[in-house]
Amino acid sequence: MSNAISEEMTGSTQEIKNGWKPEIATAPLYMQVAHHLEARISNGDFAVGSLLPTENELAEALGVSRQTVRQAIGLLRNKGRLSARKGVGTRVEAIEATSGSTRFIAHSRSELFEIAAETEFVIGFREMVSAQGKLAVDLGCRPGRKFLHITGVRYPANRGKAFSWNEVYIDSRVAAAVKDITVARRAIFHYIEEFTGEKIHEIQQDVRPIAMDEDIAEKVGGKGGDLALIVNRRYYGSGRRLLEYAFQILPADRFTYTTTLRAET
Amino acid sequence: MSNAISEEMTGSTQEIKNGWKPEIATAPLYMQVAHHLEARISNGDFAVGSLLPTENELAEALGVSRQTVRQAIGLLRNKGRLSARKGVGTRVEAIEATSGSTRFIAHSRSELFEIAAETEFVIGFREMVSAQGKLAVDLGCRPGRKFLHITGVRYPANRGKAFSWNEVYIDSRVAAAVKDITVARRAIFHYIEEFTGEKIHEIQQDVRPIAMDEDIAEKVGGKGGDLALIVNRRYYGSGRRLLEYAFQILPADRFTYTTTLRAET
DNA sequence: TTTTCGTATATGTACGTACTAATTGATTTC
DNA sequence: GAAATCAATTAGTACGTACATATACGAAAA
Repeated sequence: MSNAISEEMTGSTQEIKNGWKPEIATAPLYMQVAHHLEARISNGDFAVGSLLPTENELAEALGVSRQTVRQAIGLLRNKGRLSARKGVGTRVEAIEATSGSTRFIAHSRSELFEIAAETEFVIGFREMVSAQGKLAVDLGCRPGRKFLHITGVRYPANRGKAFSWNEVYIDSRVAAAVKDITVARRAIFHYIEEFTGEKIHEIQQDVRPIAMDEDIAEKVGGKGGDLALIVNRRYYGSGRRLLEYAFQILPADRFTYTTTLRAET
Repeated sequence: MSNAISEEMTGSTQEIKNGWKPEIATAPLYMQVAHHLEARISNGDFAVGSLLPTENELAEALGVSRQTVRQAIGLLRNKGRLSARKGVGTRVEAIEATSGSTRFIAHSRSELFEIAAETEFVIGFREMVSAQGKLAVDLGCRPGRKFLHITGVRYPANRGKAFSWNEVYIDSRVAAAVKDITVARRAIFHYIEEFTGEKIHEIQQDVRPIAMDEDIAEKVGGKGGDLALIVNRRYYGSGRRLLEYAFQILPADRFTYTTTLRAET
């Protein structure tokens, strides 16, 4: 079973293994390994459909324990990039099998990053609002609290057909994080994390179908009454403090939500 | 930090800990622990909103390693029943926070079991069909293959308002698994697993919004044109062999799909 | 009174070992 | 030639250890 890693390893030194230096980053080791593996899948080192080197081989090649490799593989399995079978090995899976549908729901925080990175949020409107009535209920806060309200359209990175209509409410205490942004190329909560240094610990998502009204339909290139999915997201910082609330309306004809469940045993 | 476990433990023997016998079942230990913890949450031993005993306490009380407890907790965290914070502890979360919405999408195979167990699938119609045209494409098989086609309505276990309209296609080779079933109280794929002994390794789900037609709307107590979600599921056995294909139509007014994403770090 | 600092506590990370069980493929046997 | 058997391989389970890091709480200092 000759593979890229072992071939590269043949002449490699101890300090740098497969061009990967574990000591530079601050993220947990297993996450670094996951990113490393993912990068090598993306650049073709590990072909889609093929088997990864065994866990023991990877552990030795990368200079980490098998446990750490397993944790990394676990992350990528959750994302659907890898699948494992006892007695066989770990297979590289295709990212998106179904045709014509775009991935829009994340299964992990990091996936939310990736989706945002592939799209651009063009901000069209912003104002400070005071949460009252339904909004206060949606935000789960007491009435009167101030939020920065931003609306706009999210486009694919190549600026094709509109991706979604977005509305975002940001806690006024952290709203400065996006004050100069007119086109967001990363997730909004990423700007907030960068600005405050505080990490978003938890994101709650819910999805419901709706029929688009004329206004929104026009902005995303549909017509009134067309089917769509509305995705609500609540972003919580430490101590379950709500920092951001956002919803997104996605035309139904362009999106399918796909998951794969695997046997736990 | 006095808790149910340690109180019960005080007078317990080594053989039986908290009324739990690890040796009876065949499932992995961490899964047994997860089920045990979940049961104790359900029956109120661990109150919603409170902190679980620490991992070390649980490990000692149950007579397993901390690693095993962590794996079990990990399962329940994925399901949203538990949330953990470094330096604080593991908190029991409410199952369903949002009002009026029912859980209908699984995040794991075991969750699919549970949802099925809480509902009854009343089979109204069944016939053998030969996959042609669109159906062959949906099933991803060559035309002419035989499937058992079953349709019916799924009700809550208490026989309240209809839950969903269901259509199921079962590979003719395993169709005998459900030949005597008129009301399914478990997941269909569970019958197949029991019959064949073969385990379903992977389930692919996708969700799209649709507008219900008159026929189906009537069966689930809505009216034509009402919004709904359609959930497609493909069930694969070993070697990615498609054993079952099913879709389910859920009236939008009664269902929301909710997930929580947590920081990986 | 408020702030700062240290300490205890809990989960998170990372390593190690050993064994279990599913799968594959070669070998043997009928 | 087909079926059964065995051995090698690989992911899965389970245990152990040690240390890192975020959090909460109380004591000391400003």
